[in-house]
Amino acid sequence: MSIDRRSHTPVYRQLANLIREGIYAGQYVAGAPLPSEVTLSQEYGVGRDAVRQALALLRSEGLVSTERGERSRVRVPPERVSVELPPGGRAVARMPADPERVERDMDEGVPVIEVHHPDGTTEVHPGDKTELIRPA
Amino acid sequence: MSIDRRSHTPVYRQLANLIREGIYAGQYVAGAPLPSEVTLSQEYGVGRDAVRQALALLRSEGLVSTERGERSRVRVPPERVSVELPPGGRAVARMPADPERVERDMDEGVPVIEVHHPDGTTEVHPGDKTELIRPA
DNA sequence: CCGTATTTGTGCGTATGTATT
DNA sequence: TAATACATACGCACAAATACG
Repeated sequence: MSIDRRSHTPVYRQLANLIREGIYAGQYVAGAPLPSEVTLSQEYGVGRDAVRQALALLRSEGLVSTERGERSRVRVPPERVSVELPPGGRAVARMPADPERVERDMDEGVPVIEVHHPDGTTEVHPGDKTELIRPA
Repeated sequence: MSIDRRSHTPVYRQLANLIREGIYAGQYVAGAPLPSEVTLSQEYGVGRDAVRQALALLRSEGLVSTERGERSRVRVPPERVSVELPPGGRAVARMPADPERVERDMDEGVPVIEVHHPDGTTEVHPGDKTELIRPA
């Protein structure tokens, strides 16, 4: 499997697919750093811009995280804490605005869960560390 | 309010904040197109690249949607359909992978809600059109 | 129906800044 | 200190899709 220049699918999306499959297949281990952007661009024969777009796409999916000066890492799914949806309660999922995401110290590509109680109060939980439950 | 070059906050993030506030304030109407990328770059005195990064950020938040050849539009929040979280059921929220998102015909910046039933089956719902409920 | 203009998408190049190693 | 690596920012060119006369 490699990059097809004649495909209508953009190079960066093809590359993202390849890396994503590599993550699913265990070729890229959770918690371990990916090759550097320059290395990836050489290995796959694409421009660095395509690599950066691919990584940005994977970040927006919550699959990898990137910090300045370090190579991107495969994200390790954190433990989930169970939160009960109360009787008469409602819950929705949405993406946080950037300032809110930074404020809550959340990674990119992670949604928030809003739990609305019957009394009108609302709780916001990070989507990657939360599991909504309803007791049997 | 405008772009501060001396700020440590990147230009594209400042611009995203300005546009986001403009959306919240009603300056940019839901469903209506934003100014074109070139127009925005001229109005705010920044490069087109900064504009595109700002719009990409807003897309990842589900605030705007962009289609080729058209100006970006302020997303209109769709109606939500209520889905009951069954007794003994669990639910999590996550971002769909790009192919999955395309397959489900979902906009960028929209999470999915996975409802796991006690019998082991799973339903996947689009996060922008779904509201999880538990009857009182 | 057909060109033309507009607009976004992609790709590449260059330079500089900032953080880590 | 130096090297490496990612982040930001600007520019240009062309492709592809849409909108419009």
